[in-house]
Amino acid sequence: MAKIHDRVDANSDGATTPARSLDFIRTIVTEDLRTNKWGGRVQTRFPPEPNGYLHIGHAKSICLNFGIAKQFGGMCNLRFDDTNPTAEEEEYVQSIQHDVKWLGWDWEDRLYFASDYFEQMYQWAVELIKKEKAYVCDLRADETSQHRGTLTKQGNDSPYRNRTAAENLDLFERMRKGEFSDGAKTLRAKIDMAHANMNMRDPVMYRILHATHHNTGDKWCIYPMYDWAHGLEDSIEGITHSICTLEFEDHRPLYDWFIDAINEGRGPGSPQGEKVHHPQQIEFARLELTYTVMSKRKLLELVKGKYVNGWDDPRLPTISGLRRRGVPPEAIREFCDRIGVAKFNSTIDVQLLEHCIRDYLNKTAMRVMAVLRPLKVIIDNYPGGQVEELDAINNPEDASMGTRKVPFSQVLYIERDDFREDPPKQFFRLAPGREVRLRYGYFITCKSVVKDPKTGEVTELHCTYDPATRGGDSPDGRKVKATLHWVSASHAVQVEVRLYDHLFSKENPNETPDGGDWKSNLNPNSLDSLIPAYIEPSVASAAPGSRYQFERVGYFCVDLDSTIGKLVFNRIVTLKDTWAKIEKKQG
RNA sequence: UGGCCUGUGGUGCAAUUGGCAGCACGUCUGACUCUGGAUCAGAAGGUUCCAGGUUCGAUUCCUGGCAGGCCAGCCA
Repeated sequence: MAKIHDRVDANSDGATTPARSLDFIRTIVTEDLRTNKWGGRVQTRFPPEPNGYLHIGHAKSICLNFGIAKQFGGMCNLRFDDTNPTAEEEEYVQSIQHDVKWLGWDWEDRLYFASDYFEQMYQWAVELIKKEKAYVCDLRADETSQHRGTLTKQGNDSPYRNRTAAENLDLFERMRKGEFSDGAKTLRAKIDMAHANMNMRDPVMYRILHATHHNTGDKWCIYPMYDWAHGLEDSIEGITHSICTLEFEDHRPLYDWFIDAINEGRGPGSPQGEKVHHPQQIEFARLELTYTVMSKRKLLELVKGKYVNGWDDPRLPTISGLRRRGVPPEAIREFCDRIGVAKFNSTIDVQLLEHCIRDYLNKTAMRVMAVLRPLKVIIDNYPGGQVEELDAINNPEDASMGTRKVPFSQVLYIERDDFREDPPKQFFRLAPGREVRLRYGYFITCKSVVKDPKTGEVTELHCTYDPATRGGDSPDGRKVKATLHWVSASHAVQVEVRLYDHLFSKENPNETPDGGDWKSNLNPNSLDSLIPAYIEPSVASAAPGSRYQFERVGYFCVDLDSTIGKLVFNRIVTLKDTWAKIEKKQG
């Protein structure tokens, strides 16, 4: 038996990447295929509850489920696990579908809702009652909790545990009809109140909720609990591998118990019918990332508390936030591929995500020159009214992206950071008396510095250029240590640039001085808006969503807030900055 | 005096099922360069949680510890 060493990646280029060993889930799938456990089928599902926006942690699960299906010739369903009408909304149903699609996955015609299975689930519940495996309990929520016991003390049986099947059938039917108020009764599985696994202490299967459901409206007033519903949903859809996160590990015995309970008495020739499909639940560790939070509750708090500007705030790890920031879906998929799948609770360094983003954008993003913090440069010996159109390469990694023209004239802007009146060691850029190259332009030498007499701030530089260096090459072969980006002052387009940094200033935002709130770790400088910044005219009519590399600065994306004549750019990620590192070390 | 799961360089994952512990990100050197980008070459970094045991040989198997995660919703 040959172990599978090659796998096909979901990369857009369709290339087969070299062997990466199989993670433990793919190992299980491979083995199941080998033993023909499921008749050659691989059927997975992504089962979100529509009660919030998806985040990059969900992307891990999405890529896992859809990725495995794709890799092994199976299928993956999108299924909304909508069993709690009090938390769920249509808005989330829409956003989730949008996000999964945007990430590049396709559920084809397999869009399902748990709520579409409610009638079947009800019928199975009736069967369990008949088998005396479920009963209607009149205990209130707090009483149920009292009876449950604790982690170290066993629970006590409900006084309603021994009702007859006939009585339970009647009561359950009346629960459905709406004869009882919210919380008055539940349907519970009759398992073992002394079980060491709390989940097995007669878990609630149905609760009464007189609430309008986004999908079924007012048809139901009893709703199935997760444990009862989830395995049945999987069973109905013929799921082979039901992949979920670690916290469901000790729900697995219950997952199995419910399906086994339905199957008891079923089989070939049985009046009850054939056995129902019994999928295998497999649990993996959810994704955590440094410098951010991933819990739905905390994300919701940040949005509702206006700590950020909505679910798609580019600082959020939500899919919509990443999308708005400009992160390409291909980079997210690559990231999910690289982080692996295991059962250990770990936190991935956000730098890996950033690496994946740079890696993709380096190959695909058009290069452009933009000056974020402008400093005026006047080329004293350049003819006043002259304008030259200089050739610039759109992407040195991809010649097919061609070239463009960039206007050059006497008055330019360069980056403030690219000039130092008193340059420190290893600072290669412009300084008084020093010569540097303007990218695709000319060599220039700084001749004098003009300052604001009051503040001492440098307001403009006077330079000279060497006409022989047009295009950036020196015929005499002399070298310069730096190449600066620039824009022509009279041609540049004024834009807004939003610089984003980590949302939190601590690697682990949950780490607080005792009693402290996690929100005290919010980074006060996570958003810096630069107005005006100047960009070369070639991008004047760029459409929202377009991504560029601003040479020597970083990758940027045209924001949704942009209007005609007023472009807004989001910084997706910086370029690696060696000088910043040196400077930091120098203090 | 509960149950289940997990411990491998800084971080995240591997190790052909018992054979000299590898890869990626990060870090540090150097080369090259019209982006201090990209690329290339190289380096540092491990008591594989600990202690016993089995074995010629243990990250892998056994026993016992220790540490961390999850579980007491009519949430998922």
